[in-house]
This record gives sequence, C-alpha cells and structure tokens, in this order.
Amino acid sequence: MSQHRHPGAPGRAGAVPALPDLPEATVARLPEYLRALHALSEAGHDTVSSEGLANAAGVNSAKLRKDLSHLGSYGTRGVGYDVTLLIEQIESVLGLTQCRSVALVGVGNLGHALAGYDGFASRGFRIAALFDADRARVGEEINGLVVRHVDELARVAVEESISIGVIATPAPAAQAVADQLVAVGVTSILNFAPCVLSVPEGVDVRKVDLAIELQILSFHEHRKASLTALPGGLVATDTQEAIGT
Amino acid sequence: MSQHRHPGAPGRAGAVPALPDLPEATVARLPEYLRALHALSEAGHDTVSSEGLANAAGVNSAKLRKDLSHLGSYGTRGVGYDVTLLIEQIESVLGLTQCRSVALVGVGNLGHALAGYDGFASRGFRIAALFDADRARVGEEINGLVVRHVDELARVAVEESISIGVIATPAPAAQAVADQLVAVGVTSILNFAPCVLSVPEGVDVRKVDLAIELQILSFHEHRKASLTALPGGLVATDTQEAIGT
DNA sequence: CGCGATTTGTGCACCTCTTCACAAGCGCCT
DNA sequence: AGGCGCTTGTGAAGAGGTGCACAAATCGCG
Repeated sequence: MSQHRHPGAPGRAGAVPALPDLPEATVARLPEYLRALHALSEAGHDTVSSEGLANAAGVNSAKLRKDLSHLGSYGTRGVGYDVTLLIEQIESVLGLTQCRSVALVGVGNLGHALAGYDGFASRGFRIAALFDADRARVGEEINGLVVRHVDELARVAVEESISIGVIATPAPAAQAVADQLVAVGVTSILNFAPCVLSVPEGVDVRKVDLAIELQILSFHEHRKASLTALPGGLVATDTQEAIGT
Repeated sequence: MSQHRHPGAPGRAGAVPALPDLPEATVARLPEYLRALHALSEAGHDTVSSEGLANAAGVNSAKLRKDLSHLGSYGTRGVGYDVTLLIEQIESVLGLTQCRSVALVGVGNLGHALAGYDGFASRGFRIAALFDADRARVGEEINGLVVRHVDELARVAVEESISIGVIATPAPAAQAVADQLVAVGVTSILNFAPCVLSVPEGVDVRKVDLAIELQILSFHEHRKASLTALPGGLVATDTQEAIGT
C-alpha cells in the first residue's frame, strides 16, 4: 500500500521510462490496449488515434489518453499513436519483454483447459510445469508437458525459474499450494480456487472465480427483471414488504 | 436452500425486496461474502461477526458492514449476523433464489472445462445447453449434455429459457455469437473470448480474460524486480530492456 | 434492574478514478 | 510561410469507494 516515493529523489539521468507508479486501474487496462493494438497492427494500421484505440479496447478516449500519458508521451498531436512503438512501450512497462514461466498446479477440469489454452503462449507466457496431488494423474501428458507430483514443486520451480504460479486446485488444497509456491520464492499467484488465500506481504494474488462472475450477472438480470415488471417510474417504490417473521 | 419465502403475489405486487441501487463494488463482493457464509454455515457457525466474516472473505470489516448495510439491517448489535438469514438475504438480492439456466457456446479447450465445472451447479446455475460451430464436435456428450450446432441456438434458448449466455469461442466468432444471443433475448453475457463485444444498451457483458490476469501479475512482478534491484537509491540496472530504437 | 462488554451501522474525511473541456502541438494545404 | 483542422496531453471538477472512529443498540451477568 505504502508507496515508496522519495520526493525529490534524483531521477537518474537515464533514457529509461523508469517505472512511474501507475494507477492500478491503468495497469489493469494496459493489457486490453495491448490486445487491441496487436489487432490493429495485424489489420495493417501504422498509427491510431486515441478515439480509434479507445473504441477497439472498449473504453472512453479521454481515459485512454490519460492512461497512456502515464507512460510518457508517445503520441503525436494531430496524428495519433504509432502502433508499433506503443506496443513496445506497453510490453516494456508490463514486463513482457522477457518470457515468463508459469507453473500450473491442479490439473483437474479447469487446470486441464488452462494447460491447453494457447492464449498464454501467444502472449509471452510459457507454461513450464504442471503439478497435481493426485498420483493417478501424475505422468499424464498434456500439450507436451508431463504432469508431476506436487511434491516436486520446489525442485522444479527452481529449475524452471518459475515467476508466476497458477492455482487450479479444489478450494481445500489451495492454501497449502500457495504456501509451497511462496516457499520457493514465487511472488505472483493467480488463484482459480474459490477461497481466500493468505500470503505474506510482497506476494501478489489475483483471483478469478468463474461462479462469481455469473452471480454478478445474475444480480443485474434480477434487477432488470424487476424493472421491466415495474414499467415507467410510477411504481410504488415502497414495496410493502411481506417478508416478515 | 431453495427454501426462500417468496410471497408469490400475483402480478407485480410488492414482493420485490426494493432493489436499492447497490454500489457496483458492493455487488461484486456479495458473492464472495456468500461463499464465506456457506463455508461458515457448514462449519457449524450460527452467527458471525463482521470481523469474522470480513476475515473469511478477505476484506476490511468496515467495508463489509457498509456493504451489508446497503441490503438493510440484518445484523444484531453485540451479537453479529445470523448466518442463515444473511445467506438468504444475499441470495435473494443476487437473484439466486431461482435457478438460472446458462447456455455455453464454444466447446473448445476452455468451453469443455466450463461445461464440466461443478462450481456452477453448486451455486445455483444450470448449464442447460452446449453449442459449437464445428460440426465435428456436434453430438459429443459432455457431462450428460449433448453438444448442439450453434444454428439451433435460437430454438433451444427459448425452450430452455436461457437467461445467461457464456461465450467461450475463439475471438473472431464471439461477436456473431453475441449477436445471436441478444437476438433471442439474452441480456447477460459472460465473455471469455479476448475481444470487445458490442451489444445494445440493456445487455450486460462481463469479460474474463485469463491472459490479462497474467499480464497484470507480470507488471507487478516486473516492478518488484526493479525495486529490489534498487534497494534505496542505489542506481543499478535500469532494466535491461533494450528493445526498440 | 442496571451496567459493562461487545458489535453493528454510519457520518466524515481522504483518496482514487472518471470525465469534461480546452490549450498546446503537429502536419497538411494553399 | 502561414493558417487551418485535427489530435494529444492535462487541469479541474465530479463521482464513487474506502477506512476510521464513534454513537447507538443489544446481550449477559451480577
């Protein structure tokens, strides 16, 4: 939380962007911009305006300009942004210039799909190792990788210089796996298990819960249904709650 | 569990819990509370304090209390929250008192996993139909459901009264699928394809992009690496990104 | 019956993020 | 060369979310 900000710290006279603390919301959108830029690049566009890119990424153009301005000035007024240059800049900021190795723990239903998902490799991530606690699954080959027993995690993680761990185990096993990942020095975890992970400070955890997304949609669906049932604005908003007892 | 007391009054009359426009951030957290509550319930807890529940859900207790206060006052000062009652309330607000039918389009790697994911059924969602554009996949049976051709979407969606559509197709096909879903009246879409969907107003789209999560983690990993390389003003590596020029 | 321990619900200040609106800068055309 | 149209970058205002701190409310116990 605390930003290690040295006011007046001598900015080393380098020509390097120097990781300015980007707003978290901006960081979360950069990958989306990146994807849109790749699409534009393949479509043959050399430059793109903030309006065009914002459109392709599904955001407001002012927001996009502010986001990009945090990286520095890589646009040209009156023209727009150089697609290739911007791709390089964003990839640089996101740390995608080096291929990162990912360890996937839990090769059940979801883990199996993740192991075979080609969207990772195409964006600079290499699934370097698969693990599972079930010995019946150990040895199975998925997408050219052999499933190892989770006991080997420590050894393999070092060998493969894992930098990100993905947890796709059942919820009860997730915390133990997280502990093991942290123990071998992994400081970034993507958690698909429906539970809260407790990790030491300095370790980043992002959680993806597929059911939660559906429940959020359900809420809006529910709300929309209520609204259409009560057309216009003339409804008795009071709702004579019959929910007593 | 499906034991809620909906006063099935005819017409639109008052049974509606008043749907007070909850803050979006609150809505996004309610499912997490719900999960934590179910865990507590199974562990035998009858009541729980905001501190305890906040802990189980991984949030600040003040935030949790504020979130719950938006639903009304369902806690007892000095005691805490009644676990069962709170579960009922949240499920009611989220519209989970009725089982929602989900159509899954795209039975590739990811779609296959989603079709077999039991986390949906256990939380009140029923995958009612599977679709794919690839006729080679049509007819395949997954988890007791037969894959249908996407052309049948319109007919089946009505038959099964689909309320949520899940898109797990490759990106190029996603927009067309979304259009079809919208055409048959689906107003909530969960999109796993890495692209922006354009939908008419009134249709909710949530996007889950697995690669984006990894990229966000990559950024933080990158930043942490830079910080440790510069312990306190020690000008060392400026990150060796020698790309571009 | 009243008191103290406990916990909820919330006003308030702070902070982040969003959006508008516009000056500054750039290229093109005449 | 100069003006014109277009687009970026940004200050400022507004909206929304967060967390503290505390009053209000409830229970258990002497």
